[in-house]
Amino acid sequence: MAGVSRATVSRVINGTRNVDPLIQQTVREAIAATGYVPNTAARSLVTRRTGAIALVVSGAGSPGPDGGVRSEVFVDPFFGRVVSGVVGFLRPLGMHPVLMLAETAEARDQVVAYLRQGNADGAMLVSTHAGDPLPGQLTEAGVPAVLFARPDRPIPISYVDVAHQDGAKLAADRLVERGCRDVATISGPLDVPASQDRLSGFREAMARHGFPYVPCVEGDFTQGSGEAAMERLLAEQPRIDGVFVANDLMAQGALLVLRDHGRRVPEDVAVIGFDDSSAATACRPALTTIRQPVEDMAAEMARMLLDRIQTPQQRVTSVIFEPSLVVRQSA
Amino acid sequence: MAGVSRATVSRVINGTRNVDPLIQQTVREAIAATGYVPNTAARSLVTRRTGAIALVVSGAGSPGPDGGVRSEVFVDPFFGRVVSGVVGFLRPLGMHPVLMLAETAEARDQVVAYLRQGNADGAMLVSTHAGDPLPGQLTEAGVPAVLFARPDRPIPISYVDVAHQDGAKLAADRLVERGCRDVATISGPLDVPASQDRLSGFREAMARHGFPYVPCVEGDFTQGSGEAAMERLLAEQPRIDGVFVANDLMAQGALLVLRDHGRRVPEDVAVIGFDDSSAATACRPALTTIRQPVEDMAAEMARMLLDRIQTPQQRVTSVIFEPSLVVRQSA
DNA sequence: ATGAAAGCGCTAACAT
DNA sequence: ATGTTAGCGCTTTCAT
Repeated sequence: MAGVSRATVSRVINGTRNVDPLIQQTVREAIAATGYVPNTAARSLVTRRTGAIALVVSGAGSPGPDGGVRSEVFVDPFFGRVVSGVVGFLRPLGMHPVLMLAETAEARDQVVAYLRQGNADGAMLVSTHAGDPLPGQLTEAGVPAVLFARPDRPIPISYVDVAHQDGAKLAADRLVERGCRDVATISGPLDVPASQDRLSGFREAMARHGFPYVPCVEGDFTQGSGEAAMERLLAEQPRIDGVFVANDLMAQGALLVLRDHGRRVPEDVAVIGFDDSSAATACRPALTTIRQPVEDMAAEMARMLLDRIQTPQQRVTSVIFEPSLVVRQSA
Repeated sequence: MAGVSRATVSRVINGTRNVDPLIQQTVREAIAATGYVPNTAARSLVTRRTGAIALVVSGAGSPGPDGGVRSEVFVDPFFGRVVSGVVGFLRPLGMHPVLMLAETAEARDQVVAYLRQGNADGAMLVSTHAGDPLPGQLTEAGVPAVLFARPDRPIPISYVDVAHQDGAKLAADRLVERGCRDVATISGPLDVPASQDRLSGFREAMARHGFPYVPCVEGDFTQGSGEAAMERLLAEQPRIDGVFVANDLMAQGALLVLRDHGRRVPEDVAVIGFDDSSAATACRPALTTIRQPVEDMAAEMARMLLDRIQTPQQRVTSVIFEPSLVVRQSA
């Protein structure tokens, strides 16, 4: 050491009070001179904190040919935005998320074990399918955790979410305003709260506009399901002139089918998506869509988790973001 | 403890030889009974290994409004496949990658510091832009690292890659076989080795077929640049009847422009992409494309890194994968 | 083949 | 305000 005891150095590094400014100075210079870096392992051995947090993506992907898992999670550009938001928040803090995929029961147990072992201090969880037991497992294990969306069953766990119903209302207002009279919707999987909310919000808003019933075909958030749903809609409701689709990927599929059927968008049929993902600008006509501030939501999720790790006893909270209408060509 | 000393328990857990089978049995039972899990921090304090490895995505994204960074990395479905392959390989080993984005010099330094501090034992690096200094920084710092693609400058570092030239040749052969006579290509950024290889490989293969010169417009791997490039190609070479596009995202853009111009694909103009990403099936007509076995490559990258961490003194190596032609509708 | 003991680098009482 | 001391939980020589 260059002058003082290790304890003092420790205090300087961790910014504990009660250190002579002069000595602080000396210590900092010594640190800079020697290129000293604190050993993370030793530190976390005593503090019981690792400084790492997990980003868990749960419930998407399928068993691969090699027994491994080929995840389809990341084909939805939505996840890229989540990652982006999380990293954007964490990086200035010198933190980086540990990425974990949890599609199978085995993988979920592994996640829980990993967290319990103290490899990470907490978890952010973005779950795509209904009935995901992971949030429950995590709370049960006493692991600090925050979800990206409201859990489908009430669980004492914090989360961020978007006001899906408000978003759906924006879409309904827009379609009606455009003069659509024969409106339908393509929903996401109806066991997912987000899908339910978007559907109910849309139906309610349409009802207020004097359209008591809105037909709905259920999709699964993939482009292919959007195509299939649009085909059905066209068959069952040939005079359709407006569609609210629960995400952009499905909307993209719907657009393809409409074109195949010679329907012009937006002249013959107006289409509104949800998410404002990169898919929205990747198709022709570009999608009018409901924007979720995903990056901000993800950043908030990270912030909440850090909060929770620092003050574990606090009550669970939720933060709901407002969506907005992004007008492009499709409606 | 249930019977023996900690040293013995340690030996059992770490599979060191010279332990009485009977005692092994006893110890395992005790472990199971007590639900004991070894403390990672304590272990890595003495072993100097953390058991964590970093997945670094370098060189994409732009400074965001809040001073953070809004990465556009993940809009290319390519990255999802890399993540998928890496996780698929790592998970059975109980390992999970730490995700790091490194677009700015500051972020790169942070990555290096993180690794040097021993927060992770090594890094996998997928770099998208030319002249990335990170591979050099990593080797210099003595951090075990493996790249996803050949570095643009020769550096003593291991990597996996695909035989770009072979892929380009597959495309050339296909286009010629279809009877295309007026062929052009849309390349990626020409300072990236992969782009160069795809271009040179394509030109060489076309030359062998008796087409001495192939016009080329440079893109940047985004859909928008693909659109712009296709516009130019159509203007400069109106009789064009075949295009090889250096990735699927740009090919998707080219498809849109061709449609806008009333050219039928593949009847009037045949289009071949590269990657076989999810974009290939997301457009109409679905893209005929050159498939990179990205997941396998990513898994191999992870394997190589683990190898290197275990045996640091070994020589650097490279593993090159063969691409394949995936025939869909566009050519 | 097993146990005893030292120590990895740090933080946090406690003492001064 | 600073130094002293005692561990955190594990692996690993070194004895036996």
